[in-house]
Amino acid sequence: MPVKLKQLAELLGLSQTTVSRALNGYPEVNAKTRQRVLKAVRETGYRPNRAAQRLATGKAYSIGLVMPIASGIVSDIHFGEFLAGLAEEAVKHDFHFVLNPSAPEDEEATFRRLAASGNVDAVFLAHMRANDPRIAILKSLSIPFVVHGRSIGGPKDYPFVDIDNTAAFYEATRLLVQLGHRRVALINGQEHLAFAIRRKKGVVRALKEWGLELDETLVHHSLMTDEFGYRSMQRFLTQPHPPTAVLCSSTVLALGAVRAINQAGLTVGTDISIIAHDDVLPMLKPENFSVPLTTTRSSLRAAGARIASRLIGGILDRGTYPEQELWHPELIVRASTGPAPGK
Amino acid sequence: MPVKLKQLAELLGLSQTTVSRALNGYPEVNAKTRQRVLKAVRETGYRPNRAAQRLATGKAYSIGLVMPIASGIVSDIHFGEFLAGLAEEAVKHDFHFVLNPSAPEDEEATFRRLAASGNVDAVFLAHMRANDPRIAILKSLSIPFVVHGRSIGGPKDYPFVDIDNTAAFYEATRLLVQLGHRRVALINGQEHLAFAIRRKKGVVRALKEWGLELDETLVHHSLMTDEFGYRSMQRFLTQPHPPTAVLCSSTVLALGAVRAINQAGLTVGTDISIIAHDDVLPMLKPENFSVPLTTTRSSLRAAGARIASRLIGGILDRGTYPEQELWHPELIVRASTGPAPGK
DNA sequence: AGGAGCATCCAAAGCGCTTTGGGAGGAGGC
DNA sequence: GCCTCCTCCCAAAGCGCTTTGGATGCTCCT
Repeated sequence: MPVKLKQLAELLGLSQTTVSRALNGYPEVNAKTRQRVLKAVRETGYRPNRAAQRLATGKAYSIGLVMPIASGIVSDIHFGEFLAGLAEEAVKHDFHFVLNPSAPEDEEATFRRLAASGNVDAVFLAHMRANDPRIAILKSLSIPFVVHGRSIGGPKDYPFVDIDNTAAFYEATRLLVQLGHRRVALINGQEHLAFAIRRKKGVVRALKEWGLELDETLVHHSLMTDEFGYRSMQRFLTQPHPPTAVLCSSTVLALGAVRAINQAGLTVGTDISIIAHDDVLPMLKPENFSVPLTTTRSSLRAAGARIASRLIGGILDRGTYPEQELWHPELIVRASTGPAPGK
Repeated sequence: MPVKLKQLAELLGLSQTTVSRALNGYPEVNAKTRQRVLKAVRETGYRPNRAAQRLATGKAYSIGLVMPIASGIVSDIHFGEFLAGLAEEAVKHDFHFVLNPSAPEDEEATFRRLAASGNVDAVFLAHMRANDPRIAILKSLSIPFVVHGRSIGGPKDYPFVDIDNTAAFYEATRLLVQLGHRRVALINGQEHLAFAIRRKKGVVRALKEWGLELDETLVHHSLMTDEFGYRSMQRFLTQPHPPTAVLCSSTVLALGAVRAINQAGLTVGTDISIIAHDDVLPMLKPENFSVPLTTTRSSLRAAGARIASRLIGGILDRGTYPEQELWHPELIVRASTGPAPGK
């Protein structure tokens, strides 16, 4: 039987009120008393009973997750990695999850149910699309939320954590152009997703600054799997004017792309340069590629942890976080980028 | 404000006790009264407050999940699919999850923390290995659990849901042998995992019945990704005596294998036969392969739902379930299997 | 000296359920 | 007719926390 507040209070010769206040950081308790309480907590291993806290405070101490079950999203490697970060942080604070598998068309209803159920204090939202309607829905439900990513268009005043996709791909492209590449290809995520739109924008912008244009035949949108990376690259290479450089929206795509390149008898980094976005998947390290991969790097797991931390912080009203965070991926140059052939 | 038990009782002119008992299926309440109560519940939309139930019953109404973060497991497509099934069922019963990301070497400690925390009523266990020590640990912690899969060796009396991997691959192999194949290859999951061991055993057994042996150079163990399927197949095909048929432990592996086959200028189903195990991933349907794939089929999502259902049923002590379930995958013949060339 | 004002603590009332320990009333046995 | 035994229901006591609404001294000011 774990020790409870009452016993702790008796042990200390204090009232439950005071002990509770000491633990929850209320000001009306003497500093010395608070120290005594904290010491006793350490010694007895006291942990407040979450069920009781839930009942007393009306908080659920859990966060809601709409888990997309559309083909190939759940299953997406990237989702698992993000979830790991989210969960890692949540478990530290003894928060629960309510996982709601849902097809994209049911998401709105799912959010409503979730909000109405009172089972969660906050929800998290991802896979943003352009003009994503879900933001307005969540606002109207007045349940706290944090978005992973950003919509394009629509309301701007909502909390998010995102990476600067435009800048990342702008910088990557700039590097390629500086190296003399003129025909660069893009193997991107699905067309309707905001991050993909932004990455493409970054590429276009960089090329434009050099008076170049992005050839639409050199742009593919797909799920981010090995297989699609391979196919896209293969099609690029059989074009009359194949690219001398390619940007991939994930190292997973790059894996397939590299295979296609090798298979065509070309060498990565000399015949063709490649830059991928690295989500820091433990499974797929860019430095372990046969030719180490130049990448724009930003940890997906860290983003998950950060979002959890913000959601939880908001619920416990501890600390204040910036509403909107835009992380800047680092461009890390390895051997997969080199001067354009013939330059 | 949602309606609460007290109001419901007043409305009905009953005591809270009686209403509560009516709802929880206790015998000491008149059938007519129970009907009245249920009707009122329907009309008012009453839903018991989980936090209060938790406190009053001491149950957590949530299930624990140790989420493996080893390279390429979380990220594994198959994990997401399983989780979707688990969550789908859990959400129906208003159960929460406690997701504990954990490296394999920390799993024992994680289970201990989880059990001690009192935050979960039951846990689920997967990725079984031979002589898996985790079963004994969970038993000693005396927390209810259900295993997905089975260990090999060690204690036998624990609850599980598994598929008959040996039989599935035995039958698949038998079909190939009947079709005249003599050299069959196996692209399997990681060597230490129980399901992989069993599948191999099924293959060996079937071959043996025809006086054949499994050539160890035709067996590869790896993570079940596209990439590894491709590589394995490629290596098989460049052998002096390439196989005429290949078994894959997942359609994901088959995807890569098929690519390698095509690339070698061979045709699936005529030059080389292929059978894969189909977990029914929505993303990857065997009938959509360029040559529809013969498979052994068993839905991973259904297994997840079933395990959730058993865990939850056990917690609410509703109904009794068989302790051990061994599902038999169906062998579904499509176009990827044909007679051995030259027969 | 007499309050005002602050710092520090406490008793007790919930939060919304489950469960214990009866109690009333009717049926059945002698 | 009386007692026992069910059947069906209830009042009230928790479950372990948070929070409201004071109390109790003390300091400080005028």
